[in-house]
Amino acid sequence: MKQKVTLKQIAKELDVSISTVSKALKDSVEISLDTRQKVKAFAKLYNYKPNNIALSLKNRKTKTIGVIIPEIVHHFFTTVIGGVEKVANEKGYNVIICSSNNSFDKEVINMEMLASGSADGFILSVAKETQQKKDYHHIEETMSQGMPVVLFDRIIDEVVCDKVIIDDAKGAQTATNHLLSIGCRKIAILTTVDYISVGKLRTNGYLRALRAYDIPENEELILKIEDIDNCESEIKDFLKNKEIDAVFAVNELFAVTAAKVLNDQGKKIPDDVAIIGFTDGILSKHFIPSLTTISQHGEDMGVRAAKLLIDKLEGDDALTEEYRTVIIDTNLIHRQSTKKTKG
Amino acid sequence: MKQKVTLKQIAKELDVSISTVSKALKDSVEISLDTRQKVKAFAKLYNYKPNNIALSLKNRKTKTIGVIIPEIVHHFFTTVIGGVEKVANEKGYNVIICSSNNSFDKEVINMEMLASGSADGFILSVAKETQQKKDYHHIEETMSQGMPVVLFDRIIDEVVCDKVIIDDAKGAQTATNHLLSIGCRKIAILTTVDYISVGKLRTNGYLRALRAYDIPENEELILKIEDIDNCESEIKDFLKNKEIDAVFAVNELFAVTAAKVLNDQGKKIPDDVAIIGFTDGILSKHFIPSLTTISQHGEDMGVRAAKLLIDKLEGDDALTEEYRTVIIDTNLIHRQSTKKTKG
DNA sequence: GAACCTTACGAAAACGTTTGCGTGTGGAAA
DNA sequence: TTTCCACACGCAAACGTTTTCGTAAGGTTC
Repeated sequence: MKQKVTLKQIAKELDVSISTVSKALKDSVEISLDTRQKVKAFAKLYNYKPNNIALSLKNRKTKTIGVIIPEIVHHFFTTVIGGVEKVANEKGYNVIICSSNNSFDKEVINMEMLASGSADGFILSVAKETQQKKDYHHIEETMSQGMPVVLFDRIIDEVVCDKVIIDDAKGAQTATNHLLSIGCRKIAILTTVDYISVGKLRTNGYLRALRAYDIPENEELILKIEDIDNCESEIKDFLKNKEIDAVFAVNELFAVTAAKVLNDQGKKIPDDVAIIGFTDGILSKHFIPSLTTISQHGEDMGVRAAKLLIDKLEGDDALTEEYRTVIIDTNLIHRQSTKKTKG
Repeated sequence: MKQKVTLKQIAKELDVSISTVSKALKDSVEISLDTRQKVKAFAKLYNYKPNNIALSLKNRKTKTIGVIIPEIVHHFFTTVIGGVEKVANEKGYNVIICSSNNSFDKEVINMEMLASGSADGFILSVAKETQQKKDYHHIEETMSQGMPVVLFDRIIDEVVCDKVIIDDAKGAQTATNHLLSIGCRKIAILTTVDYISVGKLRTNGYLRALRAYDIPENEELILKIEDIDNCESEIKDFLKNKEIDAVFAVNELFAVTAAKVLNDQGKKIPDDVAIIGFTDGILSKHFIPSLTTISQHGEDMGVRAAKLLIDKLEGDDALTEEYRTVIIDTNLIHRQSTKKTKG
């Protein structure tokens, strides 16, 4: 079993110095054509590849982007990663992905691990627990050590850095408006507990849309779901004997679960109850009926986040003190769950 | 903006040598208690963390596992990653994930990139293109340089290394058997083109089950789908006017697409046509009716793959020459799409 | 006071690169 | 013959660690 070949070995074999080999491979004019060709031929033969680790150490940068997300088995986050990868690869960066599993501790550990030499900067969507604890020391610390951080989706207002978000409130408002415009008036919302930033924002957008139509806020129509894994029973209880003509769900899972529950109740979608979800995922697309939804453009978010980060990594210091927040447009994707078959 | 603090800086500040600092932090008895405490206090204050890159260079290992998968936005693969991460983190390893996007070239590039210093070993499911081209030099090369590789799911028989698979043929046979046992006799299969290893194996399992029931192979009931992104039209054409009582689909997408098409044709599931899919993903679970399926236990696969790899990485050389193939059990998950309502 | 032992620390090499600078050789100009 | 220059190459430092070995200072023993 061969080991990886190094400059030193080539040098020894060819009876020249290490620096000569290095320069020859870089086509330096310092080295005679003869030697250059010999070295290159030899290097090719032995499949020489410079050792990234040594380069990282020397250059004090790793050309690697650390991405930390709350869940890895999650359609939206993987689309974001897809976007990040695309840009990163174009620009010669590697991507390391870690999931925090929504645990504050794991987020901190992963971040510290990557921060101690493995990555030049971070793209991060914070864990549920982190939003709840409001402890952001790991992020602040990372930034104070000179590593830029870009927050996306689940961001933190208190932390000053680049951010990529969608206008959650506006998206929710658009969704609710659409329901109102097709005649719905008793619109329930399935949302998350308030400490999840995006959940709260979407709830606000929903309320804003209602106010514009002079519809008073009705606590009875708002369900804040705590345990996402067991949302079905909560939704079932909530929808029992409830007189509604539409449901706005802040994520895909809530939307399809609501659809199932309503289905079981014998309600027809969209005729009896219209449904709009959030996030254009695989579920909404393939469900029957397919679900109208607000698209979050995950890949776009990833692209923008990666660009922001790389700009900061490669930018001159002048740029360094400037933080940008990119807001990605959402848009409504019309599908069957809100088709207004005449009333 | 502070920079990361190094041993050298601490040494200078405390007016001792670098080696003293290093030893003190490791609680070496060589160093007096006094000095040890002083150094540790200082290190803590300045939040000293050893630089991973330097350690990697010194130790000639990165404590990082490279994972390369064909698609990142894919439920099954992300569950596998979840399993890998779990084991890796337990054992103090980092995980780098790259997607090949089913491109041979990107697979090669990613592999070479990670192989040149970023990872100690690989967990890999090969790209569609790679299976088609039958060019495995990058894998062979990586292994010949001393980096172990574990193949999973889409493996390559010709490459000798550790592997983690499910018994695709057996799983398919189980599925088909189940359809047969509930009385179905005209069972269509929606599968992939033959160069995709798992597709072919599953097709074989299907045929084997039929043979056991003395049902002759019927070309008319076999659809080999080339373009997975546009499977709907292919499936629609295929199912048009076809007399069948069951569909076995080799993946989730084919299964739900078939369900939709049948639905549009006015067929009832499971009464008119039963459906079984492969891979227990989010779609099968939430579809109405929920889909009976063969579970691939993705997370398990990840766990086993990671264990195999780490064993090899940490094992003494005696073990090195031995390659294992782990076969994960599949099992049938009964759901609504095959419930036999008396017939 | 010589020989020896502890204690506590420092020097240096090594991991694999890159790169600025120094230097020996040979030939050409003076 | 001397001086100078270009050419082709090597030396050494640097990145941040760990670890082996060496050693100075001080104390103990006879």
